[in-house]
Amino acid sequence: MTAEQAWGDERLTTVGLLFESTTGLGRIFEPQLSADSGLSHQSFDVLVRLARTPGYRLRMSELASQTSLTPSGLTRSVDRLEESGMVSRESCPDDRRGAFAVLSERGRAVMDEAIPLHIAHIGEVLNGVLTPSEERTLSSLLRKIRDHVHTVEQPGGLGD
Amino acid sequence: MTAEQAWGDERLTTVGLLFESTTGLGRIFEPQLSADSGLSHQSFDVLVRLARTPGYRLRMSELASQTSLTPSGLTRSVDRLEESGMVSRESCPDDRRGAFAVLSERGRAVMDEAIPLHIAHIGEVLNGVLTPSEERTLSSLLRKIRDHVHTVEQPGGLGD
DNA sequence: TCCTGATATTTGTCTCTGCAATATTTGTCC
DNA sequence: GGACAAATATTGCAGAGACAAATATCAGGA
Repeated sequence: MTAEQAWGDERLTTVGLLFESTTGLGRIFEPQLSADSGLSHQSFDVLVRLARTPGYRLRMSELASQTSLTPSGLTRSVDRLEESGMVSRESCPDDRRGAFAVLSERGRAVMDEAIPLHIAHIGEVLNGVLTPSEERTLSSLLRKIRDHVHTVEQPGGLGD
Repeated sequence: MTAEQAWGDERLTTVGLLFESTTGLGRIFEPQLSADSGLSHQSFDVLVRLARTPGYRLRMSELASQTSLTPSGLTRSVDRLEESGMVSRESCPDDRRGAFAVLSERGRAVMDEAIPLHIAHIGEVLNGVLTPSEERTLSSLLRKIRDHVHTVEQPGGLGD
């Protein structure tokens, strides 16, 4: 019992570290991102997904699940991006319920500049903290957690 | 240049995984925490810090920095906890500007029940995802990031 | 075809949080 | 001692996001 308690406590701490690291990094990245490109971290995330998708367009629902936003959250987010001219909505020909969010010319230009700047800033912040090997390890561990979390959240998985 | 780009891109992905994992876990923990103990993840975090501190009391500013909340955010959070009777404020005798947040009897009782339940839930969610060894590795890597982030945010460190 | 249930998105409303400004107290320098 | 800068906590205000309800459309069966 005591051993189990300690084990669980370690896990609680690990989860705590995850949250602390993330919010801490967010607080560091946000101001720089805003200064460099006038984007919030959240907007940047939405725009990156679009920038990386062939055709620069994604269904609202797809974008929502990729960005860890609820559908309503994404609607507001795209509203703001549309207002600032970086994204436009296009109706989906196959399904008239659906809508695409499309990265505009301007949005692409902004991201072409913003992505390298953000990557450079991440480099400044993270350089020397972990070795390249450690970074790969971290990435691999986090990927496992992320994938597991997604299967828990969306029981759409086939078997498990 | 191309190699550096790819390297930076890997980092961008790693940071992305960090955010995805964290928000995903948050979305899983929050409802269970709320059902078990009526607490938000944020409140739980505040209360855990108090529960783990000898004397069950912490200065507002200390609590703020521990919980990744701004001072104003913490003020509101403690307001809510005070309203629900789990925390009370006590004035600091040494420094009349300061205030302690103190875990009440009721708050302690709630946490005595909530902490094991939350740990159990973390176990359910995380079991089988990482090996014990991987979990220790993850914890150690995250701790490095967390510590580094704190030194960047608060340049109060002595040497570095 | 018409009805029913499911899906995609948006809107109303509420809570949480951060930033900037404020009040109070402390400490220091002259 | 008095003034001025720094520190602690709180408040006004505004933005962002979640949940639930509403709207529009789709898909399948009677």
